[in-house]
Amino acid sequence: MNTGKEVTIYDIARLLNLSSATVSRGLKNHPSISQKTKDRIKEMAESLGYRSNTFASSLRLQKTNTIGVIIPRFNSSFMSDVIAGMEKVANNCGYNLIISQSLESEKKEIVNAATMFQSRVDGLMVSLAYNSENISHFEPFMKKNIPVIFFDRVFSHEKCSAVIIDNFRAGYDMTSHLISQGSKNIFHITGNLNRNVYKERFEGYKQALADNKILFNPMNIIINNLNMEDGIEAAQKILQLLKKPDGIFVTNDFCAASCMLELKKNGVKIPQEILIGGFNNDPISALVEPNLTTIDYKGFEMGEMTAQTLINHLTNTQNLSLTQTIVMRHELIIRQSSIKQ
Amino acid sequence: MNTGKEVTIYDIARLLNLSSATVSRGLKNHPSISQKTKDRIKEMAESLGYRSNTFASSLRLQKTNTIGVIIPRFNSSFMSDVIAGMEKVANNCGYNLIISQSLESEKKEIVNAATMFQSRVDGLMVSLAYNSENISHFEPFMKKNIPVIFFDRVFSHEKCSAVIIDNFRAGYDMTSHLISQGSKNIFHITGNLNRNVYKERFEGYKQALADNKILFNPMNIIINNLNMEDGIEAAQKILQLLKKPDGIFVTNDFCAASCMLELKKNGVKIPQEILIGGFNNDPISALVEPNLTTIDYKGFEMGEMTAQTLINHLTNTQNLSLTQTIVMRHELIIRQSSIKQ
DNA sequence: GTGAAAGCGCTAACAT
DNA sequence: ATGTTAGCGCTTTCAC
Repeated sequence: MNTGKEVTIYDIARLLNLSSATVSRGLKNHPSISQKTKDRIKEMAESLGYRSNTFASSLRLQKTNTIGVIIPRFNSSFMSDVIAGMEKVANNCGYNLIISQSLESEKKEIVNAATMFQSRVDGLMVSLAYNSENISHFEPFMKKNIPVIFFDRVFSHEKCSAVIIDNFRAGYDMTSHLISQGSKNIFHITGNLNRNVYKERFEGYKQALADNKILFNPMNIIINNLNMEDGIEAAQKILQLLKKPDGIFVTNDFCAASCMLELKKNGVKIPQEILIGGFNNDPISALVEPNLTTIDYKGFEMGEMTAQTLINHLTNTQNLSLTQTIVMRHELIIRQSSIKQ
Repeated sequence: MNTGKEVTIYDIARLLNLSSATVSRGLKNHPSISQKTKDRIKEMAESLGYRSNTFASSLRLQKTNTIGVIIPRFNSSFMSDVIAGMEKVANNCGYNLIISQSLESEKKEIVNAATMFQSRVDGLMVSLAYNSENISHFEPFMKKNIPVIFFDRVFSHEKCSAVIIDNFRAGYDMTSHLISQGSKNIFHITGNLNRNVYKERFEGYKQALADNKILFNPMNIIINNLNMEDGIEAAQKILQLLKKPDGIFVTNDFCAASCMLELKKNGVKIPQEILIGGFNNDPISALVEPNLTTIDYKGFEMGEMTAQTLINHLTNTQNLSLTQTIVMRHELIIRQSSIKQ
């Protein structure tokens, strides 16, 4: 291997007195090439440090073997797991991933989508930004029949599959649990209700209240961005109330943790006075005190499932089933923050 | 825009009675094309839903405008920031990023590097996996004069630039701080000493001890993977000691937090009995109790700096300066975990 | 079992 | 200011 020009199949062909066609076939294990020739070709390729030119190949084949991924942020162990699961499946199937983060901004998401489109990905996997109002930026893909699949933060669309958990059920589970531990006046701190995940957890929350004959109080809902600062702010709001809640269901562990901490700082005893539940089973939930009750779901498996579904769609041309919703399991993890003393 | 064939510059050329060359130039704002023609070309391109074929372009130009990034994991806010900084600079300069995570495994890092090489990235930015023993997997890049730049977890190499913080100084700062607060018997929990970051922080720790006439005790060093479980394990080790430390410097906030929690669970008062310092200023450091003293450094800026340095190298052909080490600022953030009561 | 040749879409050197 | 043309490296149809 030297610093100079790239080695091409022509170089290999010339050195072996073969045609480029034969070399191309040989490298791809084409059945009509004799084993002996294949061996010679591969050996020569190896010794010259040949690497296939994917651009030429993509150009020729009109196919990139690349899948795009757009996620809100690279900053949670959940997302790290999701991506790891996707990478595993993609690599097994001969696909590469192009990953970008929207930083929770619809504007950036639109730019990212355009870049992916421009990069001619064969398919796209998306978890939506916090404030994305619609998904018209994915229309170009759909128009060209480039499959788009959503996961976790999804958007219902007739042409898109989705991989999710049962957020309604998860919200219901958490709320029921808090009620079972004695909470009667439960606050719900959550995100933009346009996002399926928050909307459905909210519905689950309401249903659990109803099923336990607790009147839903709209004043008990706090909508914010679920950041750490938002948790602190929410706590301050709660501290100023005459009638404080006896339970809080926050749809994000980080926000739950910061909220809990701020309440504690101001003398509120957790869980004696207020029970708290979070969401996501982020490592932080096991590090704050008291340990945070939360909802766990498996990022790695969600990533695998999403990638596998997309790739199946890509390879099975017959499979034209447009919409398909896959629901993965979640689990309520009960820790000290929600156990009535 | 329709579902059918892709629009090419030939389509545009035909419809406008121009040559493909003119269209190509027009789309690239070549100076020798009249403004009027450019406008017509761009308008037509727009209305046809034209998208440039990057493969054809890369094939022709022998340049991909793509930069590879290999990081240990996508799971910290630090890494999320680093990538965001890189993306910002890269996009401004017309480059795309291909990002992959080694999951802290040298084996996966080697595979990732091979994929990047195969993808013909124009350059590579790397933060090494926990256990990477050498960097021979990046040799192919260097042989082809594809610049490789390391950041944070770096490897000294004559042909590679690096963007880091002064880890020696940071380790020194933290240790001195603990000493200034009264610690005399300080444990150091850290990672693989082959990694520059851990090695140098360790050296800084030792130097601070020396400067304060404290004898270095090799028994005070615990080497592990700096995971949450490792923090717990380290705490258990410490709990069994007859002579417990009065200070602990952990080179990772997560590990520090879990270690602290485990100590507290077993009745150790923090910071009254043991002072603790972490590293990275992860959000968790502000959520655990007591809040964790730590070292802050700016991921976003490190990402910007790394990308900018690489791109400068890529564009300024004259700039052959091979090795260049850029040191970014860090800051000691003092919180309750290390303040003597 | 192997080869010849065309073409994927773009760019740039060289014309005009 | 615009056009002609060759070629980047690969794949595949058609021929032998």
